[in-house]
Order: sequence, then C-alpha cells, then structure tokens
Amino acid sequence: MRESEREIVRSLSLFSGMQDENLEAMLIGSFLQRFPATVVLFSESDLTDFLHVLVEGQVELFATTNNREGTMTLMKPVATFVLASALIDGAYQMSARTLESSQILMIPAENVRTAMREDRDFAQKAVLELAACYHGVVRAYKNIKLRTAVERLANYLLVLHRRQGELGSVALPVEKRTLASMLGMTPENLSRAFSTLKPYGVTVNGGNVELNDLDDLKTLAKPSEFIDSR
Amino acid sequence: MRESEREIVRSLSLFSGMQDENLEAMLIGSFLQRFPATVVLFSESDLTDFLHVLVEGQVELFATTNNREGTMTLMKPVATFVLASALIDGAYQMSARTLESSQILMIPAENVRTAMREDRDFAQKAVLELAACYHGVVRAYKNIKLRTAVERLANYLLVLHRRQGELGSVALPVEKRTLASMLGMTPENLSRAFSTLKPYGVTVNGGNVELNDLDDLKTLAKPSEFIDSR
DNA sequence: GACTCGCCTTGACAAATATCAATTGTTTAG
DNA sequence: CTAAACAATTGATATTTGTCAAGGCGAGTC
Repeated sequence: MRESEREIVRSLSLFSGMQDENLEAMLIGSFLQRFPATVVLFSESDLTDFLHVLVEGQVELFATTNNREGTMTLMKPVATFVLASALIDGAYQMSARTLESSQILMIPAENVRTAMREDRDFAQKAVLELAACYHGVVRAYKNIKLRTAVERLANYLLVLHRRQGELGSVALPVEKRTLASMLGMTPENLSRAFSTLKPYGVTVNGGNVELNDLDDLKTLAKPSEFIDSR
Repeated sequence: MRESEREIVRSLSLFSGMQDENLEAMLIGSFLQRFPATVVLFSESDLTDFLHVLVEGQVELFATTNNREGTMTLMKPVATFVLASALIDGAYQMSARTLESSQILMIPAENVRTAMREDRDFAQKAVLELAACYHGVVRAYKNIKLRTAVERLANYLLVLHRRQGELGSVALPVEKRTLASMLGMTPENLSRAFSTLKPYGVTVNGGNVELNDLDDLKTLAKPSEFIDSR
C-alpha cells in the first residue's frame, strides 16, 4: 500500500480520526485494484469480504429479483460503500458493477470490524456515516413512493443543477438507461418524461440538458428538503 | 423512572451492554408517556429532541410531500425508533403517529449522543442497530422498486404467516387502509389485490386472512431472502 | 332496534407506466 | 470507412395503478 493510497483513506471523514496504528492494522491485507467497465464486483447474496472505497471511476449498486433489476444508487469518488454489510458480517444485500474503468481500494471486512472494536473514534464515525446512509435510503424510498416518474426526473435535474454549480444546464453523469433505472422507470419512459418537461424549459441534447426556466421547473417538481439531498 | 422501565430498556440489545452509570446518566430527563390513538408524535421537519422507545401500543412512521402521504414502517413493541436522527442531531426526517393508545419512553437525544461518546459498548451496539435499520430500508426500497402491488401483498402475507407461527391463516395487525399505505398502494387497490390472490388460496374475512395454498402463493410471490425479512 | 359514522368494497373511468416493435443515431471493431 | 452493435427515441398498445362515486357492512350510540 502506497503513501498516496493512505492519504486517500485519511481524506475520508469515516477514517479521519483513527489512531495511526489502528489504521495501519486495518489496511493490512487491503489492496487497490483497477477494474474495467461493466464488471460485477459482487452479488447481493455474496458474503461481505471487503469494505470498498471507490477511488476513481464510477460504480452502480443494484438489486435483482425475479429477473427484474433496479439501480439502488450510483457511487462517485471518493466514497466508501457497503459499510453496513461489512460491519454486520453477512451478505452484501446489493450487487455492484463498474460503469467505467474504476480504481477500488478493498479493505478486508474483518479488519473493519476489528477496527470498530479497537478504535473509539472510528466507531463514532461509523455511527455517523451509517446514520447518514440510512437517511439517504429513506430519501430514496420517499422519492419513489411519493412522486411520479416525471416529478422524480424534474427533482433529479434540479439536484444535479445545484451540485454542478447552477450553470443553467446540467451534464448527465451516466447513460440514460442507467439514469432511468435509478429513477425507477424504463428507458422509454425516461425519454417521454423528458418530452413532458419540454414545456418547462428542459431541452435535451445527448447527455447535456439545458434548464431554461428553473422557476417553472420547480413549480412542477415541488422539491422537498427532506427528499432531495443538498 | 421506575425499575420496570429500566428493565425494559435493559431488555433491548441496543442498551444491553451499557455501563450502569452511563445508562443512568442517559435516562436522566427521560420519561415514559402514554399517548391516545391517532396522535402525531412529531413531524419530519422537527428537530430530533428524543430517541423514542415504543413500550406498548403501535406507531406508524410516515412521510408527506405535496399532500401525498406514505407509510414508511410500522413499529411494534418493544423497539426504538429514530435512532439515526437522534445521533445526527438534525430533523426527524419522518413523521410519527400512534395507531392505538401507546406507551412511549422518550430519551433526550442529547443524552444519547453523550452516551455514544462515553460508552464504548453502546457505540458498538448503535453501529449494529443502525446497520440493521439500513438494511431494513434497503429491503423496503427493493420491494417497492422491483415488485408489483400484488406481489408485495403476497410476500407480505407470507412474511406475516411465518412470523405468526405458520398457522395457515394470518391476522392483519393494522387497518387495511394503513396496510395499503405501507404496501405503497391505495385502499381500493389493496381490495383488488386481495381479489387477485383469491385463485391462489387467499380468503379474506375482515382482519383474518386464510392462506389455503401456500405453495401456489409462493409461486406467485417469488419471495426473496434479500427482500423479505426473516 | 334504528341511526350514524367510518371503513371497506365494487364499478366505471382516467392516468401513469410498461411492453413491443420499428427507426434513428452513435459508438466501436475490423 | 464501413458494418455491426448498442443506445435512444417514437408510436401503438397493454397493463398497472389511481381517482371518483356509490353502496355495503359493522361498531358504537341513542
């Protein structure tokens, strides 16, 4: 493990307060690996061997039942994923695949559980991280339960717009079919949802979407502090 | 705070390993309160004052946007709720109401955060509890995202059947309209979903539901270990 | 017992969403 | 550069789900 990788780990609030020796112990047996695009990293039924840290690239967490598939969330660097599963010592509960070539740091789950027992500060941070993740899924759950497909798209665009610096247009970070899956609809329906938003100033051009009437779009979207992430 | 209440708290795995003095400190300012049915305990935008322990009765956690409402989960005694919010020190993120007359132990959130800092074992337990809650919402999210209304009902009945001891029939624990909201559909649709299940051996009689052909029902429901709770 | 009030059910209809098929556009491999 | 493979769009249609309105049923009250 190189110094640069250690720094990446340190930069995450989850690990920021750890004792040096505990961090070192946790990183024994960890390794940084590069995966090509479209590789399945693990399936929901697999036992959780590793806590994952996405260092570079993009990863999709998804779930499958009865040959239907749905995106749970999209990961952007730098972030950890499957912390809950690593701590509980059971199945992953979600599957993961790379969307593009990605670098992932894999930390043995056993080490993470030990660190949680040994390092007070890490346990604290894990609590906060998990609580935040929990609220994240709660938001996603509300989103799909209380909104129509068009509303979900409208709010997604508004969140993206804020995150990308309020430039009047947004760049979709993934292919439209992945976006559709994340928003809980079919690709065909996403196309139609975009058409529905045209009268609200939304112009699509490949992966670039112009938002020409934010107020109007907000009237339709009715964004909520308690669903849409800041 | 009476001895019996202290015992109830002790019986929860979340608090089971706490140092006596930390537990005592946490319970200072806590109180057990009885609420009648249909009382709203808090709204999603309220700041989290208390960690709640449902001691007796039944509580619904729900969310609202744009005058649509949806049940997030139903609580049965004895269980804690809004732990994540209490630890994060922000808004509740969900609203809560009693479904029947209920007894609730309210522990100041500030005390819980202090306990997490002071008590190693409690921090550990909080991690495990939060990880379990997280997976709980993930399951709910998969359920609504990957299944139709009829499938959700069928699987719900199967879970209930197992929980109630495999008696060949189940007793619905809540009114049908609440059940409908929890399953993410309208009451009218729930009625129709029950009708749809009739050919699969499902007979409804008020709050009592007979399951006369479990295998057939399972064929339709396609239960999944990673969605339906044990 | 008759009444009222909710809850539940049912039917008719409307809206939302999915599916299937065909077409266009875009990327990629040779 | 071209052909193949894949992504996105569009139209037609089917399924799922929601809405509105009416009626039935049951628990509690007078």
